Amino acid sequence: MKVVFLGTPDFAIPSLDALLQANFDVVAVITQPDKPRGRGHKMTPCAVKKFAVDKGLEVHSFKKIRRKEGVEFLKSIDFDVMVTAAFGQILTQEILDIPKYGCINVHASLLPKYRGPAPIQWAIINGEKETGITTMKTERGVDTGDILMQETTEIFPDETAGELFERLSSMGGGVLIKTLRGLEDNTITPVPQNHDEATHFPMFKKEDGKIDFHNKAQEIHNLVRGVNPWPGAYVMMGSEVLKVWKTEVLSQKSTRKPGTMACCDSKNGVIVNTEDYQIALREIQFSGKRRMEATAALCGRELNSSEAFT
RNA sequence: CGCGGGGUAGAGCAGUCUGGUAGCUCGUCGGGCUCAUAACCCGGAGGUCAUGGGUUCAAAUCCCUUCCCCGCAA
Repeated sequence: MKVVFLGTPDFAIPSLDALLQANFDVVAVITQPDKPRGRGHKMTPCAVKKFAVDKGLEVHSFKKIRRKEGVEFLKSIDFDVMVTAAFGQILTQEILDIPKYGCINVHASLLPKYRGPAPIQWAIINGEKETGITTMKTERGVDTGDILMQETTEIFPDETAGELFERLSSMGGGVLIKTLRGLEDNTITPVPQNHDEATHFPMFKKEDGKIDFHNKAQEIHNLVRGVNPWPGAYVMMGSEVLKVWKTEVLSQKSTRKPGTMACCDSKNGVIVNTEDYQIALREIQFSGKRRMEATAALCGRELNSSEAFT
């Protein structure tokens, strides 16, 4: 089968790689255009573009694929199926009608749950115990198409979004291949989603990473896991931002007001009171510094235990 | 040229402005106290102060080069 692949960030790479490994003919890769990124705002290609160029594939970038230029390009090449994985642009019906096997999307949740652009992070933040990969026919709605295949995986209690991201992205590659083979063999029956059970979660904002100690300790722990590595959880200490990378829920009930410290020394690290149980900040990062164990951070810096986080 | 912080002992930091013996907390090693200890007391080891050049009688400190790490913003 001749495939056109549309994807942009890291998540899509294992899917593209799986296509190559399985000897599909990837006739073109389409990504979002280069953008100024990082310190210094240098123009940098997205992860998929770097990978695809490295593999010697034909790469094209369109600011909006649905505009004439993009549509004409797709019509000008000969291919059977279009695959999208975290592409970041919405396709029009005109585009979806071009390939004969239609368009398949790889999504990192058990649809119809967790539609939207950040399913992995939100699943962790909401304390879900399991999630998975869904392949579906791409429709004009966002993540609403008929389900082709679905595989489930457990979410571990201390797993971060980054770790789950790794597992799901490689799982996505496997499910994608099985789906394509199934379509070729005609052994897959698309199943409509139960739209009544659908949930949709939005894109992540920086301030979604702010910890509110008025929540329960486990909820805070889930937030910290869910926003790691991006955008990262943080608390305010006066006017200074303290990033929090790793936490542990303790069995000790909170003794004082949420946000106050129960303890902060180089033996025990930083322990904070919440709405219910105390929570230990195990790995933290001061502005301009690298991330480090809380116990190490306190070797060179004293925190005033009477101060509270806000 | 987007804005900014930083590189000093195994870890985390102070010292830099105002040049003049390399410091602190933790860890580590040895000893002591103790029924005992992650607690306490005593002692020790461990540094080309990121890099290269310059100024100086003298540079972690002042001037310039290069490399690396990080926060914001995007």
